[in-house]
Amino acid sequence: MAANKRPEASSCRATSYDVARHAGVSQSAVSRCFKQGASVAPRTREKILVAARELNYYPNAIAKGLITRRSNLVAIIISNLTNLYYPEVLAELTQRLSAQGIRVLLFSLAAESDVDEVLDQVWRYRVDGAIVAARLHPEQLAAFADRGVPVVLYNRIGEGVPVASVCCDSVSGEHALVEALVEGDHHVFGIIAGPADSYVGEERVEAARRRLHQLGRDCLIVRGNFDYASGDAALKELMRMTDRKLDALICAKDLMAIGAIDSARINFGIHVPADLSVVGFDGVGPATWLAYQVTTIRQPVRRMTEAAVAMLVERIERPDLSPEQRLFAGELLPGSSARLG
Amino acid sequence: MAANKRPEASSCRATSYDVARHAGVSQSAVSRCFKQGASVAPRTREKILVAARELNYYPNAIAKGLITRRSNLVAIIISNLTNLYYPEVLAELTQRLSAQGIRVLLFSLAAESDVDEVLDQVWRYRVDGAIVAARLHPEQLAAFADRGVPVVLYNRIGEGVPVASVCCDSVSGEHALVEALVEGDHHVFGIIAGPADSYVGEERVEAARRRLHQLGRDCLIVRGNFDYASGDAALKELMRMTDRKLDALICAKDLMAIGAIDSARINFGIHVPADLSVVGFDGVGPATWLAYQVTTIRQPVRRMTEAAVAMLVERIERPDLSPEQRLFAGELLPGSSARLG
DNA sequence: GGTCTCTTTGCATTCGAAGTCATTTCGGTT
DNA sequence: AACCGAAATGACTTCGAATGCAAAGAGACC
Repeated sequence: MAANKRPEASSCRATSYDVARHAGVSQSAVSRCFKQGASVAPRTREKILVAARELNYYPNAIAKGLITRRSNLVAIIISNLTNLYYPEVLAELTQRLSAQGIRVLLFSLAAESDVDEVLDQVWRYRVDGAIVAARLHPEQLAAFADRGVPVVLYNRIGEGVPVASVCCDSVSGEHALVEALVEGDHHVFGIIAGPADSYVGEERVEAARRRLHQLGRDCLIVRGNFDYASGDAALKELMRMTDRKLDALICAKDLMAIGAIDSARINFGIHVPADLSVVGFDGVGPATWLAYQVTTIRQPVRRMTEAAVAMLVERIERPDLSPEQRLFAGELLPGSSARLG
Repeated sequence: MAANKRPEASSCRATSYDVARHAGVSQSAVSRCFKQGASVAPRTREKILVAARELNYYPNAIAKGLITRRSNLVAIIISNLTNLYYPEVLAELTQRLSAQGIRVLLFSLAAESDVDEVLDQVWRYRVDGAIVAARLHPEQLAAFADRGVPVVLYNRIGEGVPVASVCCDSVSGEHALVEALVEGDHHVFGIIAGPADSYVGEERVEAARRRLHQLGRDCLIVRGNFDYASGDAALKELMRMTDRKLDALICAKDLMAIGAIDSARINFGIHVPADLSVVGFDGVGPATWLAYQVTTIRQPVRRMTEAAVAMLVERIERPDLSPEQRLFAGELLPGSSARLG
């Protein structure tokens, strides 16, 4: 036996054979001992556990994954980690998955176009499932289905393809904001949208625009890219366009709302909310800072991450489960960056 | 052969045997074809690649890891992901590791005490190395050494044990801040420290306190926990303690500096920097926002993450390399939250 | 004691790719 | 045509744990 050649396993990297020999049992016994629910006599189990401790044995998850065809790995694919909102989501997801005995393989995309490269690795590592907060083409989603790898999309839906997803309801959220603003007697509306290729961004803006229209209000739309600086820049642009008559501003993300608030106050001496009401979306940390107290829709992150993990785990157990979309309503945080009705 | 029983590999989960059969070659040939530098005739390689594409074959990284004893996985262990500073670090690390063909296994700790549980998983997955931004006991560090798993600590050093590490120089950074403040003619100094169990926090505070002492200034120290709310709370406490005579405030993190600035302005009507100078540390995004422009030390994140990955990769290739500490000087961002000399 | 059931145990095989080694192929040389 | 060396190829073994199956052991009961 190859195992016999080794100098009785130095503290590092003992195998189940080493433990077996040390405890005077077979390798199968060791294996069973670490698999709960298997039948091992208490005395044997004790012997084995002692031997394992002495040899510093930890079952090789790689080998286990090979034979069981379960890697216990889940891929988390996120486009822009730097986005102020995701760290919270990522931490929650990771911890919840951990609690289920699942490890996280993290993929962060520098550019959306890197997706294919990332997927290549996802296939190679035979992950049991994936949680995706990045834009995937229908073919890419189809690839998951082909391989029988369950996916749950986070804050986006499978465009055209049915996929399990967890989202915060942009439409009802924006409607609530718009209605409150309209009741607050605002007249010149501006919207700061996100980049055109962002799913949530477009959804939010479209919802706001529609509702404004229904309520007989027009609006001007400019694009940002979700970050602070683009909020500032967008506000400047709107000021030019509206000749400073703007009195309500709807931002697709809190960070842009904050940028716009700072810009209004500091670059234009505009009082928020006295002269200009600003609302955001997400409910990120800085939105509640004293200086801003942004009126916004807070995403129920805990419930959403919980749902995402639960849906994924379910689908890993039962791959035939049909796709399901779960839509969570956000909570309107009144804040003090807007005069509401 | 077992492989023969299968219905010629449905699009999912083809193995190298399936590809071999499909291309009319041996499994070894397929393996060689995917390992670069191996000798395969151009015509054979072509045949194999075509077959692989047709069967949708992706080499099983798990199986490969088992036989090569290289998982190509690196663990990133972070204590509090929610900390506003780390997303950037995490994104950089992940992308740099990706570029080296290494996958990231992410571990996020809810509480420091979870470390042992996490390490258990780290051993099981036979990671090739680890980047750690969490507090590890000497025994825990020793466990890495025992198992021959290289570690690089990020912004902390092995207390007592020599370990490879990458840090931003707290001492020189705080000295620069203190000196600038002293030259700016400040008299009543306050320090907002981090939690007592934070390595960087204590290091920064101690450096600031020492330098102030050397320059003949005393200071009051209160503790926060690195977040915005604790900056606010700490400022209130300092105001009580100093009877509002405080005119310079050194914060162990930007986020607390921001909390303190808001609190000073909004809760006390104190002008920053006219009446009170506030400095932070890190150079996180919000520090540069128009409303704050915090005077701070910016950590050279790109260089630091680059160094961390380089050091780790080096040690994975050559496990015998001796521990090395790399200390990067931060850059003083003047900002406008403090009157400097 | 003998029989029967239920629990433990070990043997042997399996997962999928990599690598060793022996064999074959092929181009070039004389 | 014979021969040589290098390149290409395939058979076989290996990594470490899980598991089906058969054998052994432990009680239970008559």
